[in-house]
Amino acid sequence: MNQDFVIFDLETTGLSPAQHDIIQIAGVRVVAGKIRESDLFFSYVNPGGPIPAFISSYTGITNADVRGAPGLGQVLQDFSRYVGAATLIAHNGHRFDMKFLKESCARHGLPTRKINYQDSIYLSRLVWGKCFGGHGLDAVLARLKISAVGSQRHDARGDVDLLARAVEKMWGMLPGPSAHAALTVYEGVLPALLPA
DNA sequence: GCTAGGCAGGAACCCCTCCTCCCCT
Repeated sequence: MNQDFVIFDLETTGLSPAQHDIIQIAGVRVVAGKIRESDLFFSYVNPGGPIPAFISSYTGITNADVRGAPGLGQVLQDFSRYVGAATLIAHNGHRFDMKFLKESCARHGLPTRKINYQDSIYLSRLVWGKCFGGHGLDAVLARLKISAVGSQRHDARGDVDLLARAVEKMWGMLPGPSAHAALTVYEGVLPALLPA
C-alpha cells in the first residue's frame, strides 16, 4: 500500500454541520500500512461560544479546555498542512466529519483545496457485510476485540487511536489489493494551504 | 433543562419520490 493516510476524528458541539462547531481535531499518520504513533496531530478549537453541557458530559471537553485554544481557521489550516497529500480516513466520515469540514470552511469563508478521503464504515461493511451489531465504532472495536481501556472514548485522541488500530486490523482481513481497491475514494475539502 | 439533523440506501416502481435506518457529536 503506497498511499499515505491520515486517520482523523472531530469532536463537535452537536450533530449539525450547519449549526454546530468543531471543538477538537486529532489525527494520526499511516505510512505503508503502518501507524506512525509519533506522527500525531491534535488541537482544541475555540468555538467562539459555550459548549452545551450535554456535549461536555459526552466528550469530557469543557469550556475551560477551549478558552485559550486557537480559532477554527488557524486549526484547520494547521491540520491541512499536516495532512498534506495523504488520503483522509474517518469513521462515518462521509456523512459526518467531511461534511463538518466542508461546512466549517464555507461558514468561515476559508478558501479550500480538494482532498481524497475514505470512510472506515465502508471498510467494516467490506469485511463483515450486513451483520448483527452494525458498523458503529463500538461494534467494530468489539468484533476486533480492541479494548478501549486506556483510550478516552469520545475524545478525538482516544477515538483516533482506537480507529487507527481497527483500520489496520481490517486492512489485514481483506483478501488482497483488489479488495482494497473496492473501497470508494471520495473527494472532500480542506483549507487551501497558505504560505507559511 | 438542554438528547438533535440529515445522509445513504432500499423499496417501489420506471426514474423519481418516499421511507427507514444508521451513525456521527
